[in-house]
Amino acid sequence: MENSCPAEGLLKMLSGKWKPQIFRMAVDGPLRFNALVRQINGSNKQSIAVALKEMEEQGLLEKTTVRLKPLHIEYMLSAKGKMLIPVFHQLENLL
Amino acid sequence: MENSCPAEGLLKMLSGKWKPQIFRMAVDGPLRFNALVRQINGSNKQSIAVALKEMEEQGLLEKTTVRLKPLHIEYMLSAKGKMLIPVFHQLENLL
DNA sequence: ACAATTAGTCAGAAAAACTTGACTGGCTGA
DNA sequence: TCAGCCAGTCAAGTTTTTCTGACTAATTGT
Repeated sequence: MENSCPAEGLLKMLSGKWKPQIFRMAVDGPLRFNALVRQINGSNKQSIAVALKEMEEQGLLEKTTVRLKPLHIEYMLSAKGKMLIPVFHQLENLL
Repeated sequence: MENSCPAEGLLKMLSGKWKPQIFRMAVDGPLRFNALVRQINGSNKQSIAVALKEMEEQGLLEKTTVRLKPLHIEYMLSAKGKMLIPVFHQLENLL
């Protein structure tokens, strides 16, 4: 049960078919479930639900109920999630 | 077929059960097939072979035949692979 | 000559990830 | 009251990834 590669855990948090896109979109502002499913081309409810749940469990996203107008739920980057932003930018600038 | 997330491609290059560890070890020096399989606890020939081949195809690793004593093959980071080192360090320092 | 080490490949099985479609239940506007 | 949006869940099926064990074939040490 050793790891020997500290980056592995962080990498795993963003691995999967939809997580990178979800993370990228979360950088730009709060997310809503149905909107995500509609915006992420080729995705589906179930996969997005699982990705959101895992990212929340890993502490990348935070879930809030917004008691307003249509009464909805928002997912946004946590402090931990925000720490990954510079890494993301660095990856983008590598191209 | 859009992407909308430039970091996705880079992330995918290091995704998979063994690639992060292989990359990490490549930072420390050239790798050899059988040694990798022995050192990476829980791995197997086939998976390591596939990971190495893909990482080579993606241009992260370079393969060289070393015509010496036991006549063996070495995998080492390419220029492209080396560009990822700072990202890796940043991920490590995030813990 | 024989055994071990090198670096693999192959087929098939098992496990993990992803998709589909149906369904739930609260809330809101007409 | 009825339709539609919200945020999901569930079971089943498909696809992708990973693992196992057997095998190849050149090179090297004794």
